[in-house]
Amino acid sequence: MTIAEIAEKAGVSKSAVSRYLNNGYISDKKREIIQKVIEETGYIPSSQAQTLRTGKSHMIGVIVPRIDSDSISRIIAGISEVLEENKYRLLLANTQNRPEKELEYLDVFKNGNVDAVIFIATILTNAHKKAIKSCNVPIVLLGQQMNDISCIYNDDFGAAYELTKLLLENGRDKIGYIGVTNKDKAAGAERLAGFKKAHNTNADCIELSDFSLDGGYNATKRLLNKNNDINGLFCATDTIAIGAIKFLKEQNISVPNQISVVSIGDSKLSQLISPRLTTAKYYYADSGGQAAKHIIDMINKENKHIIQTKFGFEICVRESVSKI
Amino acid sequence: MTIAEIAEKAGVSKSAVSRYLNNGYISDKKREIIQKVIEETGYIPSSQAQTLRTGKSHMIGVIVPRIDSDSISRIIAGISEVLEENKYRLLLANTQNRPEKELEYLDVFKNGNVDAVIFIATILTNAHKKAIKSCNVPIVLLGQQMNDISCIYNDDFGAAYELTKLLLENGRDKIGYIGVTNKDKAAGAERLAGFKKAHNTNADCIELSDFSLDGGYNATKRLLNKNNDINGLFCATDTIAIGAIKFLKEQNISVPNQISVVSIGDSKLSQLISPRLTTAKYYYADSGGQAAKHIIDMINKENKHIIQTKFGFEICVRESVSKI
DNA sequence: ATAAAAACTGAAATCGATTTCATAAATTGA
DNA sequence: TCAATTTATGAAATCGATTTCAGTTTTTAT
Repeated sequence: MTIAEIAEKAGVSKSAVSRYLNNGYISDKKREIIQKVIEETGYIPSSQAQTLRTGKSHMIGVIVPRIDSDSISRIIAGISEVLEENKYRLLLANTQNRPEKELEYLDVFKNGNVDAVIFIATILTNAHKKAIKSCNVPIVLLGQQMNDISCIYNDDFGAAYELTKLLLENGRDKIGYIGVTNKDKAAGAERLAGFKKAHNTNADCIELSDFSLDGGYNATKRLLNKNNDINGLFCATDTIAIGAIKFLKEQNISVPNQISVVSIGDSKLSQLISPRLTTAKYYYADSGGQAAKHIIDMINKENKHIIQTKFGFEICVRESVSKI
Repeated sequence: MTIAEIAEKAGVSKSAVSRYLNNGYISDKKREIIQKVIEETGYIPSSQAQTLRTGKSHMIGVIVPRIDSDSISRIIAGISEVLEENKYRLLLANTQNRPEKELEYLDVFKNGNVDAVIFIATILTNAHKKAIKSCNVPIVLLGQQMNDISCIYNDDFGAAYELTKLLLENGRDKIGYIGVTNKDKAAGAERLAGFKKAHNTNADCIELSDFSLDGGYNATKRLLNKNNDINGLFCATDTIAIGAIKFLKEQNISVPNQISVVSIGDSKLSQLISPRLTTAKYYYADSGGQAAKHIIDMINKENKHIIQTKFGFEICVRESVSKI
């Protein structure tokens, strides 16, 4: 079904049908007959033709490092809800943590396949920053802070600081840290800085891990090899903490008594493992929703002013921490 | 940048540039100069114009009941990987479990916005079946079986049967069942049927729940109220089982000794809670990948023959089950 | 050497919508 | 009443690509 066929059936011109669809001038007589024909035929305008003509695709490109992650899928749920409400579609680009794929999608998207881009970022290389800045559709960065670009991110520094203070208040004065690469500014550098501000530790209390459970497990093993007198442990993510606890349990080290553990994320898992994790809760779905709202504002109102929104957190005190 | 500008800069016709892009006849001389101009300008063809002209959008619509779910996000990861390899894009439609949204998206998609549809289905009403059958782009159903349509689904009956037999072999002869609505043929009816084939139980050993942890918790409470002598418990999903175990723990009922628990799903959580769950492992990512491959075959080869693929499962025996 | 086949080219039509433009009909105002 | 608005209309241009078509040049085969 094309607009021409509808026009033909209704005995009017294509322009009239188009006006009917877009609230232009149209007489009641024609409005009625066009409406009837469209109902009968179930006609839906070709969105590609509309896009070509109007330059608006009503699609938002969403670039994610991976989809099968608790936090990211919650962010996407938040994004998708707001987009749905506003009749936008979600074009999902899953990069499987490959930076070159991120650059590739940025390039594809900036060239006008989508009306705007939401980029859930992890590691921002110079190439990334360049690509982001040269993006000629609205873009918002989610989960990382960057200057001169709209960003929505979490208070990683503050969360790490507060969690570390909580450990200290519980008498934990020798605290180990298992973190991720500083290249990831949010989950790496910021969290480490927050930790260090609260607790002056020496380098051999710090271990690096990837984002996996096994990574947390192995890093904990290395940490305790170097350093067997810690009584507190800060993990940059819940998953790392769960790996850490797995190792500690195997070594018959009691959590929270011998070593209290905190982490960031408030994943579903954090409340289900034993002991339940003391974590900082982030507002994943909300931050996704906020990003979507902002990007739609940017599209609609030509409201290109840059926002920098730092989301807060909530410390959830559970059984993985105890007083010494 | 448009093809006309490239043609102008290169001193050739639009047709020549198009032929260069689509491996048509083109002399080496022109090929070189066009290549140079395209490299310099970073030109990327407008995909909406291509779509309009060729009728191929290279987009696959994926309809999901929700995105922030362990199993579904793994399915999507599998889909996305295969689509990515084949240069297809993923247009995500998240229906938040609202059937009317599923119908709406089916209607939008069938009308030619995408080249094909992958539908992760839960409850198939008659309206759904009608919409699916009248879909005039290739469609594959994921997670549910339906006649006359390509489907990829799991052996829910077999998995439930084997898990129940496992309970029986461990001396569990009074087994409760916590399931979901029969309207969900796969997770509801099929699993219950598999259970019943292995174990002849009476109606008051069966409770219904939704898919949530709290649902499992409450259903277990109701079940034990009616029926306090069960020694085995079958839960239709891991999440339900985790809720059930939460309740049992609170009542100081030992799992697995007093009541052994099995469930279906092999979620990440199932290995992390204590006791670790005995579950049937499904091949989520693989089934997603398979669906994507099949749908691409259908598009490319006009290979519209219907497939019905039933994926197997693997029973993972863990500590939530013990001999009586 | 010459006919036949293959390689190459650009102008113009096309995909399905929106929008501009020129113009006509209906309404308003003094 | 008649000029000035307002409302209504369809033909044609447009968005940016691909494809057909008609024709030219080059290569191949005999």
